[in-house]
Amino acid sequence: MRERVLRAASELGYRPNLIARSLTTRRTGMVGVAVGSLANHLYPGMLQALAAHLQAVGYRILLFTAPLDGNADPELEQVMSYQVDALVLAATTVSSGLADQCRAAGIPVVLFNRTSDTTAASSVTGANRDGGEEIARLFASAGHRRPAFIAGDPNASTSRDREQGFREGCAALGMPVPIVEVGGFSDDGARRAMTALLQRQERPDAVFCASDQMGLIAMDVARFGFGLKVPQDVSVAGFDDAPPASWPTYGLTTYVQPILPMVEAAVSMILEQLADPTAPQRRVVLPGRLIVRTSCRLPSDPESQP
Amino acid sequence: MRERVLRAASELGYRPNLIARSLTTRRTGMVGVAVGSLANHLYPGMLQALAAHLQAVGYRILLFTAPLDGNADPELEQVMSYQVDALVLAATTVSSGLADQCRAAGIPVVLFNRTSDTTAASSVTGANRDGGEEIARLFASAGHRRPAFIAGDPNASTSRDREQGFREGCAALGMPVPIVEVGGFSDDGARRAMTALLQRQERPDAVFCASDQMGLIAMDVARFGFGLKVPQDVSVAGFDDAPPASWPTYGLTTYVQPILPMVEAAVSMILEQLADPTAPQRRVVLPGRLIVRTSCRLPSDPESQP
DNA sequence: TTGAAAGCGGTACCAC
DNA sequence: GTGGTACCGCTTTCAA
Repeated sequence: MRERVLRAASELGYRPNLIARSLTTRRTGMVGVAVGSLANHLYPGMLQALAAHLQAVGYRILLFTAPLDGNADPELEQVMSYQVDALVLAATTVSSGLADQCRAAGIPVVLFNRTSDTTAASSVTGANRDGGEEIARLFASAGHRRPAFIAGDPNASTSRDREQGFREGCAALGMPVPIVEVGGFSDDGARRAMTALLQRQERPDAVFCASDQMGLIAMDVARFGFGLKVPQDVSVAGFDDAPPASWPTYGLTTYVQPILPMVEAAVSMILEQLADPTAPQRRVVLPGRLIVRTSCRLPSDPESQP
Repeated sequence: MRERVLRAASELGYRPNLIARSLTTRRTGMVGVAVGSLANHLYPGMLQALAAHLQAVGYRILLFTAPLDGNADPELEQVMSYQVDALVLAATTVSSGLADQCRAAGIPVVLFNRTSDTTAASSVTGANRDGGEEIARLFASAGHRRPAFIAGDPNASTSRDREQGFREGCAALGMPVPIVEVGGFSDDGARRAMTALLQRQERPDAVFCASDQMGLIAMDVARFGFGLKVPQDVSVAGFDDAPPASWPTYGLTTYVQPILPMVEAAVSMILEQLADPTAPQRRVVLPGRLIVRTSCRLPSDPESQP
């Protein structure tokens, strides 16, 4: 009998309606993912990995792209109305106040590549502070004396943490306080910032950019806008290890964000929260590592021995 | 009374359950989107635009990333079980047989950046054939005599159409039949293909790559692997106008895929099908245009006057 | 205007 | 095993 039903079902091309099922099981199997600009080279890879991992454990992604300007919250409330089982916030423009609402609604939230003060959400980030410090160390060891920093969005925890690590590193190693320009994680912003930096009387000799995206642009500005050689005339470092950083034309020295471990951590945190809603929120910081390529002067280079 | 209810609702933080609503309205407001590798620089932009446009008309994206290897269909059936209102297929690895199933289930399907023989699905593509032809024309006008083509996935209609246009263009303009290597739209594949091309006795003097992604890699191989100058030693052209193509280090000449119009067309086709399920399937081919940058020799260059 | 009831497509639990 | 029923949260229709 059971078989007969099964047979008939497949003959008729019957597909159980997962939506209807979710009504009684209270599990939709959907995870809302909010992502800012996919133009940042970091996010496509993150999204791909997240989708793959989530699919592997039976979840699907309800995607939501935050508008670059202004408030993303209303749209995000829509996503909540879809009864997603969890929420991954990888966009900086989403207010963290929303995390509290989710918490109240019993939806686990994990902040990806950002943190916030709220206790309502877990977060996964790379070792932003450490990375900034490592870059400072590299600059110092190569004998640089005029460090600069191109910041991302001043409101983003990622940018602030990287800057803090860099500043502290510079201070600890006897370098001057870095000159700071804001690039806002955007292409145009980065272009303007690097241009401003290179137009100064006392041109910086080493520029740390808060993202590879901006680092690549900074290199282009140095080379094509000012005819400078990288790293002979100016060292450039980035953050993320986005794919183009390793392309031979760039060879951008950078601090890796361990995307895969970050994604794995995010997924397991979601699963953990789902299994036990009373589990405490966690803040995971995953170590990266410095990848030295060719865009920065090295200690062994003759230029560094004055 | 009405007001009192409304007030109470908002005080309690009530959110209507869109999932439950969809049960009776038979509209989930979700569109399934299958995308292959986000590593191809074309897709993040496409996804972003699609998400924005779909959100604007009240739809959300249920994302599905196709595994690179093998069969994506089982996972896609899951997506169908979520009762998506429509499906956008931007991945080549999804079988077009699935489109028929959707059709049977009354779900509109639009193929994005690909076609297939099935009559069950609409499609939106760039002018692949024309683009290939334009590149041939450019090569011919610059006096090139040894054209080559780096193909993408041989099963992909996009790659085949571009190749066909290129071949026909070469033939019509009196150039030899192009040498063809398969790059498979992958980084490694492109590297191997370009390497094979440049190792030939009779080295090609102009290489057309089926995607910008591969074109950029081809340029790197030429420059860093073989120490060649682009375009003096070899011209390279791509297809898509992906963001890095316009970066000054590359200046990759390419044929634009009009992403925004393509996305708009896809969305309006979905809306059309939703409004009238009996509406005929359409195949839209959107014109692009040649963007001449610095990676190809030009007719006015001295090298082209032998 | 307000209220009650049926039904969307499933699941879960209960008798038989 | 098999069949029946209540219920998930909403919309729609029909009565009051």
